Amino acid sequence: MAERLDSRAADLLKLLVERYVQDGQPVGSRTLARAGHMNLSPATIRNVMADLDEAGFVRSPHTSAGRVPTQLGYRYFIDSLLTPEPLSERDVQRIARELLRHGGPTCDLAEITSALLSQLSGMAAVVTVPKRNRATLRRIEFLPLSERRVLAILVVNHAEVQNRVISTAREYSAAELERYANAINEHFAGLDLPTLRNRLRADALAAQSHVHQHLREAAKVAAWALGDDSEEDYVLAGGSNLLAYQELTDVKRLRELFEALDRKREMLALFEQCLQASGVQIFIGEESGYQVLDECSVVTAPYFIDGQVAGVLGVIGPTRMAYHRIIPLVAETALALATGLKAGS
Amino acid sequence: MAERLDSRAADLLKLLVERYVQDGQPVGSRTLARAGHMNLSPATIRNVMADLDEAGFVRSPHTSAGRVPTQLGYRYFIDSLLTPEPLSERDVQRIARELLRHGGPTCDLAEITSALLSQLSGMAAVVTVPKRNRATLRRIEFLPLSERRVLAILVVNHAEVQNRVISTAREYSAAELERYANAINEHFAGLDLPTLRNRLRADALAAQSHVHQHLREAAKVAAWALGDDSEEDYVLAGGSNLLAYQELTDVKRLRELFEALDRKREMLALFEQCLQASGVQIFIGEESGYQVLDECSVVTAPYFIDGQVAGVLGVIGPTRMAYHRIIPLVAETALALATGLKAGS
DNA sequence: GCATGCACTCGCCGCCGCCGCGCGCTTGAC
DNA sequence: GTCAAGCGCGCGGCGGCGGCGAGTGCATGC
Repeated sequence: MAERLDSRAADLLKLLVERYVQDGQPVGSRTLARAGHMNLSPATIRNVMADLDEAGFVRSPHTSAGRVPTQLGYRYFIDSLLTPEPLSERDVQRIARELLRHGGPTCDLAEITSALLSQLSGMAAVVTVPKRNRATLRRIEFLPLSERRVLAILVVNHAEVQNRVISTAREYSAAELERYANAINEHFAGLDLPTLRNRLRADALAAQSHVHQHLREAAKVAAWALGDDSEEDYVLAGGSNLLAYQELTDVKRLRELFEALDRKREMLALFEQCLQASGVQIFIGEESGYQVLDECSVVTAPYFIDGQVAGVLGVIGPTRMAYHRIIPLVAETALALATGLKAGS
Repeated sequence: MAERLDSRAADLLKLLVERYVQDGQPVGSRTLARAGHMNLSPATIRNVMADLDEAGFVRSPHTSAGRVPTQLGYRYFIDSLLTPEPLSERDVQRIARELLRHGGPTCDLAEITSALLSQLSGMAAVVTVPKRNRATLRRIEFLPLSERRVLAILVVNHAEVQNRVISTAREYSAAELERYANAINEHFAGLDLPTLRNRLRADALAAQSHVHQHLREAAKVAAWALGDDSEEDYVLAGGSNLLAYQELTDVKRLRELFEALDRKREMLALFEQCLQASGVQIFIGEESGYQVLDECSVVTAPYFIDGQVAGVLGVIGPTRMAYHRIIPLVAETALALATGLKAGS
């Protein structure tokens, strides 16, 4: 199937995909003959199309309709034929501006990014928020609530605040909690959460002497606060954009898609695959392995903090999307987000 | 128009609405004759229907189709005829359980509530998150970021954490910021934000003497941190549920609806009206005043914290919804949310 | 006041024939 | 061998037609 196309067939396939992406209607030989500057007659083009059809790159929806790219056709187009269209200066600047303006917590930034991405792409956009496991502690704070409940506030990474209510085994006073927080801040600030957890466990065992009593207690409280919740999450924006595409008109399927996006679990598995990729990755239709994404493509790119992969962003749209615009858009946004995160520190 | 219906007409209207809500198809005189236990012939019922038609409570989509309730019909039904169906014990317990399990911050609780509400109703659900203006400060904390940027962490109400990055006029050291935070925590904890803002302003003017210098500085920083951002917000869940109703099949209109829900601004204006209401409030179709909600109804109820109205929750669905189930559901959830918020303290 | 019977009006659905597009095939030129 | 021209054909889309069933309005009778 990884068949190599001769240059004329490739040119025509490229033309066909571009045309189909633009109009959304099966492309006939006449149209290609006129659109291409290669001075071929429709008849000749029909011959080429027959070859492409046989090879699985295009198909006609029915006898005597034009041709439409198949999944394989899109794949070949993207891998070998696509000429990306650089983002307009306006868009580049807009991305930079929006992402730099807010130095806020990562969660907000993810929302802003996905909103921006969905606007610029005209499709649905997704930004995963980084796993907590990859975060480094900057500061911790405890506040007593009612009896055996304590509010823990964590500042991680640069300016990201997380908080959670923990249930403790016994009651702690405000002063006591403050002491523990201070102890942790003093000893452990700058560590990333997993190693922090390990260190706390180790220290709690070692610190048997009486003077270190409070360190042991601190470790106990912190253990609750830092408890492993490595569940990743993502932010979706512009889902309503998908309603505008006539190829996604089947309300039933659309509903399934939205529900899958709401459930998040399965989708996260897909995005996690993209963490490995070094750059833009594209799933065309069923390539993603998810039924609900049948007629959709997903274009993703990982983004980085301090050279470390932090999360994934991407857009979801109909298979017939303007890849030549979308791919640079996603790539650029991933880049800008990384610098936005850095600037927010 | 506030015409009083005689008891037979009322009974028939009630029957018709119930039937139509159930099946979604125009209800004919035969159906009503068989469904009602009043032993009337279809012809008699036709006469009554003609009256109801004339009075504007029902209409036929076309000659020789059954009748369908109008907006006015729904209104009369809800105001005077409806027999609410108490929630099942299971549902009541489920609501209580889900809302009490999480003692987390309000923002999370709003998400949980809306998810729950959308699940139980099978429609879209909305929960506004309380205005910051109504919050009382529990604790404040400052962390220096890069040069003239400071991360402010506010704990308000019971266990709710807010944070924002502020840009300051000059650079502050960590120690300095800590002093200010302490000063504020000491003097002003327990105040609600608006009065806190006023007090800070007054004190800053009064404290001219040198000893109070740091209080003045503290006020300055805090002013940035507490800056008025009274923009209310809400959480939407279960939007995809709306795709399941055949009366909301027009993709174009659906898109407009989703976009309006995304924009939030207009919708918030609607919800703010509901803050005044003492209990469940219902907007049928155009009653809301919003084009996009043409074929939808909105059922809302305010919820309270410590006896003070805090926000609004509600569901959005097709005009043809099972009001007798939805109204108690919304009422109950509002109640449960209030106690959930209290328990989370 | 209510029931019976009848004519009438629509919307829904399947049927049919027309139209036009775009293909495959054949043939012929270079 | 490569390509263009011409021809017949197959098929989806569209609009008009007619039968059907549901449910109404009206006249009439108890």
